[in-house]
Amino acid sequence: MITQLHAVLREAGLKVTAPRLAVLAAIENAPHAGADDLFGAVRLELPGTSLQAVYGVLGALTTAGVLRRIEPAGSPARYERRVGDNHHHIVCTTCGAVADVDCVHGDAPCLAPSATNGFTVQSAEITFWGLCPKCQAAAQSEAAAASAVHDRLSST
Amino acid sequence: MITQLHAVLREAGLKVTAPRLAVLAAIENAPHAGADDLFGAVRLELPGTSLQAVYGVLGALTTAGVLRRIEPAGSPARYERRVGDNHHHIVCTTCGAVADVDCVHGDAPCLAPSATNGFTVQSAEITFWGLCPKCQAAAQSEAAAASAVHDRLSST
DNA sequence: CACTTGTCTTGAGTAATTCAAAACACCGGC
DNA sequence: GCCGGTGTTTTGAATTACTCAAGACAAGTG
Repeated sequence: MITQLHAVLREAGLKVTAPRLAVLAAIENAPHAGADDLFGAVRLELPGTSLQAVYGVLGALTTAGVLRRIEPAGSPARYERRVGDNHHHIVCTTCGAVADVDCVHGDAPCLAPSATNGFTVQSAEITFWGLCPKCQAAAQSEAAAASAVHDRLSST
Repeated sequence: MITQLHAVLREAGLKVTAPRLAVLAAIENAPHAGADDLFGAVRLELPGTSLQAVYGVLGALTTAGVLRRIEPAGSPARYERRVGDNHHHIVCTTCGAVADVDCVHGDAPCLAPSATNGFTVQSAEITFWGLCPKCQAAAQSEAAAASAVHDRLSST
């Protein structure tokens, strides 16, 4: 597997270094991870690595097209290996968790807005906002607790 | 017109204050402006206003549903008055300019992704990326200049 | 194996935003 | 029209995510 990651880097025309392999390995285990998360993961294997190195690696891999950088509102930047296909993201409004979503329409329709105010459209990006399964459960049990309190209060 | 803005605030259940009126007035003149731009505009009319007051006003108005906050990747947060309708944005990849775009599909289709990984979808947000008219022109004249240089070099 | 080029470490700096506490102002009631 | 409570604004500081720069170091070419 290390050899595979090695190949990924070479094919992108990049030098193969330990921090780069570590970042790639970390991202396999944690898709949509942020720089800080990856830094934590990389440190476990390569304790000497600096945060700036991680930023450098992420920048280089993103420029080379190996990684895609996504930046949901209110959340630090996240990175993913899936590049070159048309997929979008759903972000949890409560905890910020991210999951992949394939576009319902394939890709064409969303790339053709009606009026562009003179802009040339290069790409379209869709972000869905909602609740992840975990936060749905948390919201439900919280609602249950609240209504229990309400019952108690209104019965006095 | 000041009375109109006044009414906007009262109807949202908010106290009417000079900074709030000034921010609302500024946003009428500059839709999609960021906190810093608005701070600059507000200062012209209300020199004593602090940047934190502007952040406070923007936060309060956003929570009250009077403003919408948009946060394109790589750009500070921007605010707009158009709320409650289904429209999206196109952002210039070069200068960050933002324009409104009405969704081709109305609103329904983009709200129904095929597989949501267990997430509950609350809303969908589409960001188009492209070049604004100004940057298209700049890119063209730069390309022309580059090819002129190329001509000169290749003719030697 | 040496050399070149690009990468990583170390250290500092920046932009956008948030937090906290005290002074102040809006506005409903008197 | 004035007063008081509540919410807003000011002042000042802190935080987060990220970028910049310079020198030490390592990957890969020949």
